[in-house]
Amino acid sequence: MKLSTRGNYGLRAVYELTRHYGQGPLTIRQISERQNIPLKYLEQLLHRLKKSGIIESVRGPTGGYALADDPANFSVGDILRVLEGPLHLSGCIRSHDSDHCLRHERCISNILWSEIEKKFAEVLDDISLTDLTKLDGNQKAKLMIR
Amino acid sequence: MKLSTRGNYGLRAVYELTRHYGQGPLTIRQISERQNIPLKYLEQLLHRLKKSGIIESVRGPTGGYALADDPANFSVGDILRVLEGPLHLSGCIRSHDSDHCLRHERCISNILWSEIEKKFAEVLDDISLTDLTKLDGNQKAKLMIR
DNA sequence: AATATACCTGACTGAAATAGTCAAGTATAA
DNA sequence: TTATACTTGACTATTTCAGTCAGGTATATT
Repeated sequence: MKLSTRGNYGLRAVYELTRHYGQGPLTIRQISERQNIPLKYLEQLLHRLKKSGIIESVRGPTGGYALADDPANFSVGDILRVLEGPLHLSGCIRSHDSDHCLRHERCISNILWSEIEKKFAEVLDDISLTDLTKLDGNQKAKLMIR
Repeated sequence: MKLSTRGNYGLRAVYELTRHYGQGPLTIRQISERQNIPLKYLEQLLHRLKKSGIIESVRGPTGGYALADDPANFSVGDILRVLEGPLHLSGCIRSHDSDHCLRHERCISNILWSEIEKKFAEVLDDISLTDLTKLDGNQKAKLMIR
């Protein structure tokens, strides 16, 4: 059970955009260098984030990427859903609405996983991008007491 | 971001053992048939669960597998940690103690992920195997109000 | 003692996802 | 015009997953 690098990289990229919010766009190269992310790989991630409306791009020289809205309005969950797909942990192996599922009261999967997914989503959606900038140094207390 | 079938299958297997707790061992075949899990694949999962002390085996005819302790003493997290590896979502891509990490105050990964992992673990460890047997029918309320 | 039934072990494999790379575009501010 | 940016799609090596296969060892029953 682990996240791919996409979520990790993407979150770090968005973190840079959050720090730079309101100060114009950052280029892919700048983000790549500051967070040590392979440039061409980062392109893919930023494209997906743009398509989903989390970031905007400005073309041409002096262009780059910027958050599409205030950092406080985006959560860690928003970013991960875009890059990692839905937070769907696991479900019934068989198709959800099959007769087998309905007849078989022993199949515990659906109820259990949907409950767990719900709680996981709560955790991730409770952390905003603004919160990330408060993780530096000793200020991480804010996140911990929740 | 998704769990493998191992966690799903394994949890369903343990669920059968929980229902049968105190009534002697269940054979691999019985578990396999009741939860529709490939028999030889199930063997692997049960072996890992045994090695980690969650279940016990009895050899010979009339033998099989049984929980090693009261179901209330095991959590969903215990099972998943064995079958899915540690709930380690992601960390710094680079080695944890490298100079790079220490010098680079922009690296947000470690603090963030460790906090999220901690909360995920709380969710999973808060659900005991006994709770699973209460998921049937309308009795799922117990899990939901937590 | 034989044997059927169980557990135990390791090697193997097809399919899919990851983690990137490579090449060639299109748009636009200077 | 052109340098710099974003955009798109195809490609690939590696790893993990999900499951199979073949055989081995232990033991309660007969």
